[in-house]
Amino acid sequence: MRSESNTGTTPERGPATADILRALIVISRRGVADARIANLSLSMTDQSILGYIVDHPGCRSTDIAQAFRLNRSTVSRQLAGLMKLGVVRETTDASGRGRPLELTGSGWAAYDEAIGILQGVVDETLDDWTDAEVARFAHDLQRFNTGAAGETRPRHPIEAPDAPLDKAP
Amino acid sequence: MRSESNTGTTPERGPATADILRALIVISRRGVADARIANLSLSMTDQSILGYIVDHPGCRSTDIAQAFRLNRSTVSRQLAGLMKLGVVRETTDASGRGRPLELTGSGWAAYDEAIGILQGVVDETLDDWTDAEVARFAHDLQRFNTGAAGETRPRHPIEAPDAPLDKAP
DNA sequence: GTGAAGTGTTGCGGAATGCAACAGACAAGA
DNA sequence: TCTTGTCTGTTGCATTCCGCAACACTTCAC
Repeated sequence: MRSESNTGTTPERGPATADILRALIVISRRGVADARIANLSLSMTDQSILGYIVDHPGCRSTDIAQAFRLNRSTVSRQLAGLMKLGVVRETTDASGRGRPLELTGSGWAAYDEAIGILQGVVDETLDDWTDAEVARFAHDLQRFNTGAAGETRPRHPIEAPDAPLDKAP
Repeated sequence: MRSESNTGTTPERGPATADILRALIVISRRGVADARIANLSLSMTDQSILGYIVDHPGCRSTDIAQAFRLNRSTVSRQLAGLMKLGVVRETTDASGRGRPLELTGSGWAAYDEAIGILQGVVDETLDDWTDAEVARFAHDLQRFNTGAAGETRPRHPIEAPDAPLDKAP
């Protein structure tokens, strides 16, 4: 009994987007649990912050908070821990507001290690997919994410583009 | 361990699956934050538990814990809260081990309400997708999830099949 | 220079989670 | 039937993540 509270889309959309929502919920819940179980040196939260810095070099604490809809205090505390661990540091060129961030050498190492482990799980799941299907799925996911980025995009011009997506449709 | 259909993973696979992983991390983080912000009556955790009971009527506490890789104590506590709220109850027919669960009337109402709100966010994001693209994306996500279900499948015979997926290829 | 706005930090409390220990229920065998 | 082992659920305790509010510091605009 889904409530078909469709915005204005075609009648088809309701069930399909409901399925997408349910699937995303499962992915979220299962993903964080998987990351928790795999005994990584960094938590899922830390990992996502590192990932953001990788994608947006020179970003500041506030940018991370906006990207993940987190309170500034939360990011501040997480970053404090990461800097104490020596995986993140503030760049020297503090031109403008805030303090740009970047990964340290060990930061890259930790990031690559965690990504490698988690990617193993994903690879395993995608084992019986064709390359084309994988590429298409990756493309759709990135499209979904950039779309979901929404209005929070008042960013620095230095940063890398939000997603390198291309590949086949 | 997997069937050897594709294990060699062509050189393409690495980057693509890495993109998928990164996209999924972002989706997870952003999704839970979105759910937190939308002031739902139920938390994301509660919501996912309700969703599991919807998909697997008569399931027990342990089943939920296994599905989401959570500790039994965590699920126990969450369920205690949900039963106190009157959205979940134990079924009367306690044949066998454990105590089968089901949603109450207000449980269905709360579930539908939350799904409706969250679906609004998803619908908005998918605004400029064609129906076919949405359907394909939904299908890929469900395929990914069922594949990721993995080996944790020591299930009761009563329950509904793990996922109703079918639809278009 | 002064005021306004942006940025980061800290105190406080709440929610979610894991681990370990425990109690009750069920199943299989003597 | 009784006993023993296993499964299921619960509770105490600690930890992590998070938000809100208040604060200090910096940067910008006038």
